[in-house]
Amino acid sequence: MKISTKGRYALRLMLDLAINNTGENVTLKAISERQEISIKYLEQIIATLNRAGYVRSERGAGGGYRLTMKPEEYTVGMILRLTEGSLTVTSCTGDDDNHCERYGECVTVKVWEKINKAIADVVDNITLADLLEEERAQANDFVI
Amino acid sequence: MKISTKGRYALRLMLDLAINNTGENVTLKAISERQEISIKYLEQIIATLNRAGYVRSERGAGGGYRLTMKPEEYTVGMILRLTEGSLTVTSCTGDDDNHCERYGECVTVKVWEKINKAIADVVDNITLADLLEEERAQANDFVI
DNA sequence: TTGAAATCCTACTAAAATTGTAGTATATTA
DNA sequence: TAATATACTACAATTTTAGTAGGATTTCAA
Repeated sequence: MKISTKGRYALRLMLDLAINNTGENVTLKAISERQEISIKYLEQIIATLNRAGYVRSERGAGGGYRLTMKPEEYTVGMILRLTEGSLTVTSCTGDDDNHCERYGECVTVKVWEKINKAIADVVDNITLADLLEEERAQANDFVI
Repeated sequence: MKISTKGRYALRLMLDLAINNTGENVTLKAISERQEISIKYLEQIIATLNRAGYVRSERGAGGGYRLTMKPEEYTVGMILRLTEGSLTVTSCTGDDDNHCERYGECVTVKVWEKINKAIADVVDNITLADLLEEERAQANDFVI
């Protein structure tokens, strides 16, 4: 019942890119140091984000990554679903292809569907921009 | 990001006991046949429920299990937390003992906490009695 | 043109969790 | 005493998680 490091790191990675969204490329080396996640693992995670078009990369010296869209256009749900595969709590509901053969008679499915909806309601209504704002609010607290 | 079979089967098991809550003992053999889950696996799952006092057992011939409380007194959350261990989506939030050392600065934590709350809001507000009612409504549909 | 910096790609692996099975002991009833 | 049922503990196959490792490729800059 846990979101894996892949999903959690992906969100931190994207937030890091949003924070450092200055127009310059951001290297994995820099992200790795700030986030304390190995470059090698970040490589794998950002590859997924890259293939999905969520970031764009430039190779070679001076290369790195940037967001392709504005922070408010990324929902947490987009990022987590891409890296986690799915945010549903079981594979037995109607959404899923390989749903249980008891689907339709088993009332516990209603529970899973409600949980799925509740999760979706949260993650689809938080954007990177929201987290960015939180981040800045927190930085201000620090100054005080 | 999945609820394991342990939790899902536990809920079906408890619902089965609620449906067959006639005052007689219900055997694992009967549950096993109705739910198509091996007796051996059910044994393990119900042991947890038994130790927690959610069911009571009688051994020997004529033995079996019964609910200790009324169906409306069991929430889905109670059953899932007992069998799944926790329904939180990460271990990095404040609830958890071994929370991340970045807790306090990392704003992604706010996301996990919202998800956790959303899940809790669902599972703590559905009881076995609610599922029982659904079950009966469904049985009526079948007759029509 | 060569070296450094960076991404890209694929394979591999250790550890942990999941999903059970198996065997035996114990208790109860008829 | 035989049949029925729970109780307990160990084990094991499979899958998932959480990375590491190594080399290939691209780009810039001296």
